[in-house]
Order: sequence, then structure tokens, then C-alpha cells
Amino acid sequence: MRPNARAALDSFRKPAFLKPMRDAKPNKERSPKKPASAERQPGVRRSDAARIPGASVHTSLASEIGLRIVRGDYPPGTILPNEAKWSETFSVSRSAVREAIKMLMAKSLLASRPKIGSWVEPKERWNLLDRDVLAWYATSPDREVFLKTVQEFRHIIEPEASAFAAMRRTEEQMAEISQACREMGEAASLQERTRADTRFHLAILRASGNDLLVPLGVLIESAFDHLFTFTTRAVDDLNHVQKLHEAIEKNIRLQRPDAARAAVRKLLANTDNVIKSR
Amino acid sequence: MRPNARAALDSFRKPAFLKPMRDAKPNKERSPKKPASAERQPGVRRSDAARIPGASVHTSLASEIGLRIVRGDYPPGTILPNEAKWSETFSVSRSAVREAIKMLMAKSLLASRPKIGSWVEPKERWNLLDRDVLAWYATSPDREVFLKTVQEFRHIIEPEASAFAAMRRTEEQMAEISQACREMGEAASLQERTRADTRFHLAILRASGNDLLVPLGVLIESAFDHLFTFTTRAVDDLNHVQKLHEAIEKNIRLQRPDAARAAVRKLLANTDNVIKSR
DNA sequence: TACGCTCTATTGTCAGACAATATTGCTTTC
DNA sequence: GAAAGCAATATTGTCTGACAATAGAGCGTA
Repeated sequence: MRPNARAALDSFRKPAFLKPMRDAKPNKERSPKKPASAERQPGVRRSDAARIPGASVHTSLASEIGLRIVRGDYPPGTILPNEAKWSETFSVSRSAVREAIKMLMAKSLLASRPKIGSWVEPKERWNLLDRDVLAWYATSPDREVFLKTVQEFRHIIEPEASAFAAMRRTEEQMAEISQACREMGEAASLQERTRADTRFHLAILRASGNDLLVPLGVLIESAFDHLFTFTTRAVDDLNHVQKLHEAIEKNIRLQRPDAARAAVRKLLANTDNVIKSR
Repeated sequence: MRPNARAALDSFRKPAFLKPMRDAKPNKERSPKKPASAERQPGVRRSDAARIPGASVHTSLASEIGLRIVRGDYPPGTILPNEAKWSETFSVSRSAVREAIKMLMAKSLLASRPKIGSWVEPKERWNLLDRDVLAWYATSPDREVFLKTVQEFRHIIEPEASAFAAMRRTEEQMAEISQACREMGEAASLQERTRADTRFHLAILRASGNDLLVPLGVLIESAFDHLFTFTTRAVDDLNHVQKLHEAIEKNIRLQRPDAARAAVRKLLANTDNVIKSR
């Protein structure tokens, strides 16, 4: 990687891509020990928000462009800057740009044709249930709406998933569910608790016996990530929530689909209240 | 593209990638008018199954590798052949291979690290709700199971989506739904009818007012694609199905969520029977 | 006006080089 | 002999520069 590529990727996070760029043309003498961050000009704001320290250039680039698209910088139908332009803007090679674009094409955010360029696909084609796209989508102007949408979706999915789990879970899957439930109760920190909570719900999806429900786990993960902000929960509330989870666990264990469904509905109603009361 | 690249892509469809390859090293004189298909050795079976005539090399490659992974040729955890190997196997450049792999990484089928290589991700991480992955998945050994899974999923999603649509549809969205319903009735061919049918269900998802439901349309499309085989339907059955659709349309129009939900359930039950009776 | 030609901008594909990385096995040391 | 550090090595990551294929745009001609 050219020494200042990552830096450029950072500094251009917010101010759009139109900014003039010093050092646009190749540095012939590949400088040995990157003084990149040292020689960054002071005026450029260095955003740490979407910084991905260990990530490769094309991955970072894909995140950057993907975020811009989802955010609405380039509305559907817009022709994006061409590959050479991106390459110049971020001081990365065209190959890196292409690999980034290929990733976005795989998520149906983009499509392209020779001589035309790359354009943003209509929103309906976006694969919103993709982990990355969802993450970009979640950074939208107001999280409130996003959270509401995800929560509504959970109401559709999770009760039925639990009912199926009650009917079809194997002993192994049951053990996973039970363990996650137990670990929720025993968790020392709230973060640890949230992780166990996530595992609990994902395990139920897996136990539902429908392969297509499993990928929806990303939604739950995303929901918990953003619900984590609503961290101000009283202890007795936590106890109550734990009881609700245990009720679900019990009804799946006893193979009572209807009761399991009802128990999940109760839990979701509780979560609704937590969100609403904010 | 090297003249015989596409041909190699084809001929290697089934026989795995271990086969010896003539013409592995670059042809210096870029031959002007590809005699590719002419000089293909007779023994190699040329599969037309997953042939994508207009597609680019990296897209075809991604389909080929993706299909193999989903099909189970490389179980999760397996380290794939390295980039150079793929490149040699299919007589394409390493860049093309990389772009293909990047696309599969974007779908969470793969991950990679330097010095290790690329490996197949655990199945739970696969984005099964992705259009391509779903298509590959649908070519699995027995379609029966796939169809059953999708149909079950529709039972979870569509009744609720319709209920929401009944509550929140705009006039424009209603018009879309009604038009699709009408065109179903007036369709001349069965294919035309199926297309209208698909549009009908997708329009309902859009009208539900929940952005996350829209991407699930790929499932419906896929279901109809594969249901299309069950094409032996009597005329009076078609009439009955049309009535069921009209009931849905009516209840959404009259903004009756519960009735809309019930109407969808009825339609799905009918579809269940069609599938079962095969 | 309609058709067809050329021009040209953009993605698609190729080739070859070097960098970064982390496993593997070797070597050293205790 | 075991543990720790070190070097060798295989693989992906990145860059560069070239040419091919494609299809829109503009022009000229019938």
C-alpha cells in the first residue's frame, strides 16, 4: 500500500471526494518506513468514526463507498465517479477500487457496464439484510426509525421461530438455548449479559429448523448493538426480563409451541416499552 | 479475455478443478478471432447448465465457485485452492479470480488472510437471503426440501406483511397491488400470469411500510421460479386462486388488517396443497 | 428524418512485480 | 528435553501499466 493511502481514506471520510489532493501522482521512491500520519496536512479532519484499523484497503473503501450510498449521497440511478476518479481521490490503485466495487455489486448496491460506469441500483434491490449494509443503514440520520423497523421485524419473526423451535429443537440445540439463558442470569457485566442475550435469540433461530431464518440473526445482533445504548435499566427490570427469557426457554424445552410463541411476544412487548420510554 | 477462458470456465463445470490443463501458460500472440470452441478437446464435457452468456469472467467465476461452495464441494472450514490455482484452472488472470472471490466474501461465503488462503465460512454466516446464494442453494440435491423451507418462510412473513400493508398502504402502493391482481386475471399465458403474481406479492411487501421486508422479495421470486414447474393446474383451480388473490386485494384496499392476514393464510394453504399433491 | 459510421469514455481483463502477514519449522537457550 | 525466539516460506494484498470490449454521443449521409 502506498504510504498515505490509509490516511487519505481517513481524511476523506466526511468532506466528500471533491477535495484537491496533494500527492496524487505516484511516488517513485517507495518510501521505506511510512511517515504517513506525520506529514498529513493539519487542516484535514481525521475522522475516527468508520476507521477500520486492521482492514484491507479494498474493505475500507467498500465501507466508505457503501456508507455513502446507503446514506443517500448518491441517490439510486446516479452514476458514480469512475474507477480512475476513486483511485485518485483515495490514492489507491484501480485494482483496489475495483475489488471494493465488486463487493458492493455483490450486495446489489451497484451495477456497472463498460462505457457507462457504475450506478446506484434502486433501493428495492439492495440487500438490506446483509450484515454490512445493515450496519451502514443503521448509521442513518435517526436511529429511532431504524430501531423501530428492526423491532417490528422481530415481532414478525421471533414468535414463529420460537414456536418452530419448540417443535423441532434437538437436544443439542436445546442445550445451547438453555446455556445462553443461564449465562444471561449469571452475567457480571451488562455487556456480557447482552452477549449472552444475543446468543440466546440466535440459538432459537437455529433451532427453528428453517435454514432461512438463520440469516435474520444479523437483525437481532444489530438490534442489540443499538439497544445497548438504552443501558439504564433498573435491577428489578433486569430480573423481570430474565424471568421472561426463562419462560421462553422452559416452553421450548417442554415443546409447547403456542406457549413459546406467547412468551416471546411478552418479551418483545417489554422491549417495546423500554424503547418507547426513552 | 483470453480466447479460451470462457470455454475453460464451461468445460470445468463438473469435473472439479484438478484436471490437467493444456494451454496453461500465456499465449503470447493474442489470437485475433477466437477459434476457442473449435479446438476444445473432444473428451471434455461442456456443461450448459450454469452458462452465463453475457456475463463477465469474474461474475461467471463467482457463480461457479459460489455454486460449488453452497453445493457442499468445499465444506465450511475448508481451505480453498489459492488464487494462482484458480487462475490456472480456469485460464483467467489472478485479478479476475480476486474479484470473484471478493464478491463471495461480500456474501460471507468466504473469508481470507495472507499466508493462510481463503476458507469457507461456517454456514450460519452465509447470507442465504442473497439473490445469488439463494439461486445456488436452490439447485441443491432435492428441490423438495428447498421449496418446503421457502414456503414455510412465506407463512411467517406474508400474513403479517399483508396486515401491515392494510394499515399503511398509500394510494400509489394500492394501485400497484390492484393492477398486479387485475393483470393476473387477464394474463394470456401461464408465464405472464406468474409474473403478475410475483409482482402482486412484491407490491404487498413494499406496501407493508417496513423496509426490511422488501429484501425478502427474493424468496418469493425464487419460490415462484421453482413453483413454476408445478404447472399442471386445472382452469377451475386457477379461478379459485384468482378469487383468493382478489380477497387479499380487497381487504388491503378496505384497510382490514386481520381479514387481510386471514386471506393470505388461505392462499398459502392452497399453495401448500398444490405442493403436497405432487 | 432516419440510418449508419466513427469517436471516445469507461469498465473488463491481463500480466508481472513487490509488500504484508502469519504459519511452519528450525535453532537456540535454559 | 522443553520452551522460546527466529528465519524461511506460502499466500493474500496492493500497485502499475497495458490492451480489449462495450455502447453512448456526435456526426455525416441518404
